[in-house]
Amino acid sequence: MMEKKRSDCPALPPGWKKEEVIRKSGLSAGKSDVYYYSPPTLWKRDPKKEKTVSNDPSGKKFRSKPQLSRYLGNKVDLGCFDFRTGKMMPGKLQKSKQRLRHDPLSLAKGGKPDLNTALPIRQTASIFKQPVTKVTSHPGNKVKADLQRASEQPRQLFWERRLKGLQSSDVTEEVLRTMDLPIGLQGVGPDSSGDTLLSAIASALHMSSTPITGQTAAAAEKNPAIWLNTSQPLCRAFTVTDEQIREQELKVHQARRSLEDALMADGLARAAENTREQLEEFLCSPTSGL
DNA sequence: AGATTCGGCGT
DNA sequence: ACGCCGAATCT
Repeated sequence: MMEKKRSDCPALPPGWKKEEVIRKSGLSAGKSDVYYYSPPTLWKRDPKKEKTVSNDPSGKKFRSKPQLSRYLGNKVDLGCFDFRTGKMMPGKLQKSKQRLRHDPLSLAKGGKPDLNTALPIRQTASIFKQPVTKVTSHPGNKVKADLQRASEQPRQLFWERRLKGLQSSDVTEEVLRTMDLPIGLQGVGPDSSGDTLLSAIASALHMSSTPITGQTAAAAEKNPAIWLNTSQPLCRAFTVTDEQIREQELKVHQARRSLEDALMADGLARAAENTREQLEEFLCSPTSGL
């Protein structure tokens, strides 16, 4: 092992380490690569014995900002984080090319939506470098003892609009498929177009650990800017019937069946390929007597 | 297999 | 010029 000088990185949550490795040879000798390592997870069995468990993502290595950003999700706004130096650089806003200016609709066809951007985080530069908890104890006040991490950062209202035009596609940019939502799911606020609504709900399901109910406050209909529940997607409150659940179960079963079939077929194909190669190998070998 | 390292594409 | 990530190489 090379002397690894992993240093703490104050701009990231506690436990994250930064490492810089100088390239020793080749055309790029002298240049360096920067890596980050996620904090080890401590699992407590007995409060007195802490143990590091091996099969968790502890100490995972990160080699680019997008990769780091994907992992941290909305936990940390990396908007002004400089990967190379490991510091927050105020005044380094998103460098999206003055899009939206000319043709807001071009988003849907030509330009791809920002995949760099973690979804529900504010895009504006925060006046705070990091989430801050101000601890002032007054008699009778309860102060959160746990300075862990402000679990919820401010969210941009209507951030879902940035999901407009997001579609799944394969490597050749072919759009793979679109999905239809049940009528009965309706958007709230500006831009209630269907695809945005779908993206918003999918994101909500993906990112939230609490139930997705949609906007339950009736007032949100009239004045979303005030009454919006920012922890719910821009969607009217909806109900899911038992019938719909059964339909969905059926779909999942069918999907699992076809996946099973595909895997089976693939396995057979591989097996056949292997035996064919072995046969050829044998036929060409001196021991075959041919 | 996983970690390390450099090349080289895209911007 | 540099960020990012594929893949050759090393252990």
